Amino acid sequence: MPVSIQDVADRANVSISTVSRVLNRRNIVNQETRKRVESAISDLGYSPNVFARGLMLRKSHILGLVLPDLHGEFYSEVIRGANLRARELGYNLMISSIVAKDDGSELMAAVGDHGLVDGLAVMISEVNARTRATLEKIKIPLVVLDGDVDGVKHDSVVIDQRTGVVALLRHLIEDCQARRIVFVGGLETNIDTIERLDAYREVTADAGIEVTASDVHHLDYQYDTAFELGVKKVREWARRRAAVFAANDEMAAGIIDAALAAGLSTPDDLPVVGFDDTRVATMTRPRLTTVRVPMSSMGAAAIDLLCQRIENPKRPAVKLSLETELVVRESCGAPSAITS
Amino acid sequence: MPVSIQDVADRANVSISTVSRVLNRRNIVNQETRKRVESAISDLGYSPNVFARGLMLRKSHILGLVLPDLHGEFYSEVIRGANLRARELGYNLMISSIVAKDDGSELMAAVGDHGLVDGLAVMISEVNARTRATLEKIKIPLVVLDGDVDGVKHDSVVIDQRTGVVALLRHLIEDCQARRIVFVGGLETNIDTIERLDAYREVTADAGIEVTASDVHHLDYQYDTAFELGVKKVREWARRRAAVFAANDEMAAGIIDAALAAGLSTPDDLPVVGFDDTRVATMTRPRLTTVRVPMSSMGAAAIDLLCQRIENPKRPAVKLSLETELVVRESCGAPSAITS
DNA sequence: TACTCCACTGAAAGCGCTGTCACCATTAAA
DNA sequence: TTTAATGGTGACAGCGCTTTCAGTGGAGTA
Repeated sequence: MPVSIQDVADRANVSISTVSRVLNRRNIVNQETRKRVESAISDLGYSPNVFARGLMLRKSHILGLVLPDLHGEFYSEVIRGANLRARELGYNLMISSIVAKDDGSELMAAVGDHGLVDGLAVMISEVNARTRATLEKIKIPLVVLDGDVDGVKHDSVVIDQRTGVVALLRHLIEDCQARRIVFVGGLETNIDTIERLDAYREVTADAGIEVTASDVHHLDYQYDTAFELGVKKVREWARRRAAVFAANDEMAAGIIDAALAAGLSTPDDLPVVGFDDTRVATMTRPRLTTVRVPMSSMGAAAIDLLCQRIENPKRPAVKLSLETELVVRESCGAPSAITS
Repeated sequence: MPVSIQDVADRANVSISTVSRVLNRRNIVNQETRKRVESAISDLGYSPNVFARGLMLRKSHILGLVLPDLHGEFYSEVIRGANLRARELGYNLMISSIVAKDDGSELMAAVGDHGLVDGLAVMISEVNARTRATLEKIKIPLVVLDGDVDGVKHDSVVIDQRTGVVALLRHLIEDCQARRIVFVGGLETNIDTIERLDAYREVTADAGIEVTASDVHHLDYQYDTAFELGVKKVREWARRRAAVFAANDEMAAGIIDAALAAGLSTPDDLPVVGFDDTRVATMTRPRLTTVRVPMSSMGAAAIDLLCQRIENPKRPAVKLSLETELVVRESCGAPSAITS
């Protein structure tokens, strides 16, 4: 059933070598011969066998993308960006998900098909010794997304969260007169939470804002848990004239709703800001002041880096940092909120 | 660098045939020999070359998933479901996106890599002659998602939207006393819109509710356009004591906000219901009464069907219909809204 | 003893492709 | 006229694997 290069060769009265040459646009093939071969190809609807080709060239034109879970807008946007760019560059995309708190075994399994993919983009939300060890075993072009794993030489795409947090909190402090800021983050081991918390501590310290242990909360990035926390805390926070910096929009939404449930209003009684600028950021009332994270660009950048390395394996490792953007809406209580 | 079957054979002092037999668990290999081979394999960290294997077996263990665009929760959930199930069944997933209103050329391109994938799950939101023709050309196991393409013999996974719409509108009519229902859908050519509109006409007819041409609107499934339409129409709708059935949650949210902007409230002045039960359904105030669509199950089911057909190509085509579920919240104005 | 049978193993033939090499006309250069 | 260069082509050796077929040696049977 499948038509092979031999069939094409027979129909065009040439050898398979010539067909191969036409296919690969190399060496010189006579105009007429090429025409004959080309029409034979289209007549037969021939397309080269991927495996035979891969066997010879040791290239599959498949890129792997490994993500922790596949929930939510963040991941789907990364996939979208990666997919589009991969297509542009003539690659296919293979997706695998691993659980967020992976001990390395899932990562290993997902990565198992070395030799199938020409390169691998891996996003790890928690870096530990196991994942590190697994990454080191990977011998094909590798890009680490949203996390720089020390001790492993590889390309990486990170988001410049620090700048985003700084802009966001400065806005809260300078434009919204916040004198106290509560931090609501994800798990303490989460890579994004760590970065955002660091930046938070830095900005507050700079501004002379006191941060006590009870000002820092570690949840799980979900609306519900943030809501629960909020139910217990919003009155106290409001009393202390604090603003809330949630490390993602979902949690910010949970806090806003908890405040509302407690009879408080945002931003008057309790300013709240989020992070990521996902769909929920414009669904809350008031809408969220947040930081836009270039999610799909991240996917695209990863693919770019991967392809560059495939073409030039010797190139020194690159760390690409993507800009974020402060998006001011109403939840922060800024006097002149910019509509966006 | 890459270790081949020959290396393993050398190290275990056997022929490559024996190694292959150990690998494929077939024929009988002596216990001791097998042990030797197995330890050679793990010593060398050998794993068979995917291409050589594919070349022989004509199987890649890769499944393709082609989706229209990759925006939004719907698609990411489908991917998630498909990915998980594929993993369970020992397959890899390759993703491609095509534009929603594809003329068939993108689909063809996405599908071009026949021979790479063992099977293909395709979701088409608009069926036309071109896409139909393209689908007919596909000679590998094929599952069509969310749309039955007549004239093409294939497996399909559909959502029983009709039942969902019936339950939703009956609820609106019987429990919420709606005497008039406005339909806001996607493009007229959109496959989901067509089904939902059909069911809408049926239910309204059954209930003796009059539907004029101006009661049916075709937008694009986006919040913004629904909001714009709402701005122009909500007063009129409210005056006529109509309820709004939006064909997805995003548009329902847009209408609710338009009503609010016009000084009207949902559900008192204008009941609104949505469809899909995505994240936004619980972000609106009031929260949306809507129909839950099993998005990730859809992806999983597609993979199931694909694998079944790969195992048994002769099996007659199957059409799998997935159940939806009415989710009653507050936007419909039901007297006793069930919290969900 | 001679034969068959059986458990096990190796040699070798491809799978469909790419790439090297040799070859054959021509034509240009010596 | 001989030699070399050049455009164009085919033969063929793999790539790493699976699978068929043909042993091989020892146990069982006549």
